[in-house]
Amino acid sequence: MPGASILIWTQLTEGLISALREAGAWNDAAPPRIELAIPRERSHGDWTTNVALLAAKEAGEKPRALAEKLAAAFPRDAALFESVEVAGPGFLNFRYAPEFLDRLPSRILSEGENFGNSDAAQGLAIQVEYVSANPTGPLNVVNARAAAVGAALVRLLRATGHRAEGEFYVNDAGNQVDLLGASVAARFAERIGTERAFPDHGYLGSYVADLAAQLPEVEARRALADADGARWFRERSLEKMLAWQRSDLSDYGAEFANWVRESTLHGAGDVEKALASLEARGMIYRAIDPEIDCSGAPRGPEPDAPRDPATYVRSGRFGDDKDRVVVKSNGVPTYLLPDIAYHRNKRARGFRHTIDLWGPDHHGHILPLKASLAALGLEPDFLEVLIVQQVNLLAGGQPVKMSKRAGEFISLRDLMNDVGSDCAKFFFLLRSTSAHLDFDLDLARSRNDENPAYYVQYAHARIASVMRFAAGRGLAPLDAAAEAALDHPAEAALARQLAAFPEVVRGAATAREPHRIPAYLMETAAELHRFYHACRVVSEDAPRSRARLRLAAAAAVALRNGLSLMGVSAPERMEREAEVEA
RNA sequence: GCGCCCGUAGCUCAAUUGGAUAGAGCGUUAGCCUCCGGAGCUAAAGGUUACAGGUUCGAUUCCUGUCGGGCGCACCA
Repeated sequence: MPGASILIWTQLTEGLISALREAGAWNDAAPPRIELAIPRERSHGDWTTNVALLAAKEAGEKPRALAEKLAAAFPRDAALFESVEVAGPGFLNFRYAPEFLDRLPSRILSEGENFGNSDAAQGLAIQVEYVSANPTGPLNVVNARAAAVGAALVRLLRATGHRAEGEFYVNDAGNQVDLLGASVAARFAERIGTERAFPDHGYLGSYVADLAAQLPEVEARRALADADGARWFRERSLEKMLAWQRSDLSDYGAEFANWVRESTLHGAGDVEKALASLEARGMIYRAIDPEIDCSGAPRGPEPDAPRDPATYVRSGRFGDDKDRVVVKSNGVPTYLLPDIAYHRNKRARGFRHTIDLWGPDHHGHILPLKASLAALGLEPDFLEVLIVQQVNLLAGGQPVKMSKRAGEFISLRDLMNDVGSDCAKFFFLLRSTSAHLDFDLDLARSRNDENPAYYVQYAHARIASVMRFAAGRGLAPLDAAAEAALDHPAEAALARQLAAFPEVVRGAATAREPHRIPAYLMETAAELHRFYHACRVVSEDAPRSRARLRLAAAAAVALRNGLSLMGVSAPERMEREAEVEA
């Protein structure tokens, strides 16, 4: 049970349940919701709960009166809390005992890389599907954002006791890959001086020519001459594109346990099975128009010729605006059917829950897919979709012009080469996933104090430097000498900040909000710097030096673990811009 | 016409699932290095949380409406 010793949340919850029982405010049928938080206002204690406010009505008491009862009945652990106070309209505020904070650094050091972890989820199998870009071009900046967020989510979920895996879904069955193959074939023909028309809506990016240039020439010439050669170009281009994406993501630090190809679902008959399963549940019908349609979309002009009937899924019964076509009148499935089959497949592989990260242009698909999965009988909470909002790249204060159609855009690889992957990830994780992000390339490029990414790393490097200095004086943080009290306000403030880390990790994981981690780390770095300025660490007073070293080392653990959740390195040393140029 | 995301300090964004006096960074202003890394610290200025109602002990958060920005609304994926 790593980290559980400091997961005060559990202890508080259990204590409050016991106090609620004793106060007669516990109802087994409808237990009051217990919300615990770390108040931003210090004077409100180190932990706070509003449970008395929430439970008062049910218990038939005034909030403050109930709060008084709960404070009296709360099981006291003098080594953890020195006081439980009633405040305001009925808040309960808990205050750490000084000795808890004194001992905290040693406990954090012994937990090491496990500090911050908990087993709250008890091994729930959960999957995070992210990036899942079409294999028809380099990864773009939204993919880069999704990669940072998805990888961070997997780490956060693991840190909170989930069995979490990353997965990449490869859309290799659609006609876009045909188009890629045809585009590459045309570029190859161009390269060897043969005539071959470039396909309509073909991929125009320079990477297409790069792909063509890397083909084995003899085989490619043969395929070009062959009537069935399109398939060769298609397969070659697909594999090469996938290999590029794979290595880019790997270099970026985004790991995937599985790469699942849409083509394998077709090959294994999963798509037909999904359809059959829907049909067996009476969720399929054939018609010209959907039976349910409340979408409010403007009706197009009536087609001249009567259409043949298509196959619909009854998604409209499960919250969708309308029933959706799963097989077109020409017998070809729409995108929705393989998507349903894919998610059915995920569930069959034992995942109890899946989190899909989709791009901003896909939010219209959430409802149809969710409703279809409900029609299939999957648990309503099986699929959770997070939209990774768009990224606006700025340079010189102006939006960077990009043309997806012409294949001219900044890729993940460009971004890594330009600002570095640590910096890119830090910037992407700094903002909430659902909000549009302005990515200032000039700021990300800068290696000075204007760049927020370095602030946290610098705090870590600074601690490492103090450690080196102390080691030169024969001092180490793990010396088993008697623990001196932390009596300076800046020491206590830093220790309090460190105590909050497991709760921040827990909250970030449950809310699916990785941005809470960098926010916490920036606060922690600020506390560290304040402590550093207020308290000389290495002094003539050896016991005090050791206590402060322990505190600083514990702060380094929190910073390192937090950065690690983000996939960002925690350097032991950093060089300033001026030094780099010198 | 309908749906989704968003609207918070000059700029970029937070605000612990409805909590107490709305906070950071950048920018601006004024200070702090004989001393463990100044990529740092301290302080000041900056707000009717787009607007109008509603729900309640309590609203940036939830509901309704209006305005503004972005993205979607196919038998394309």
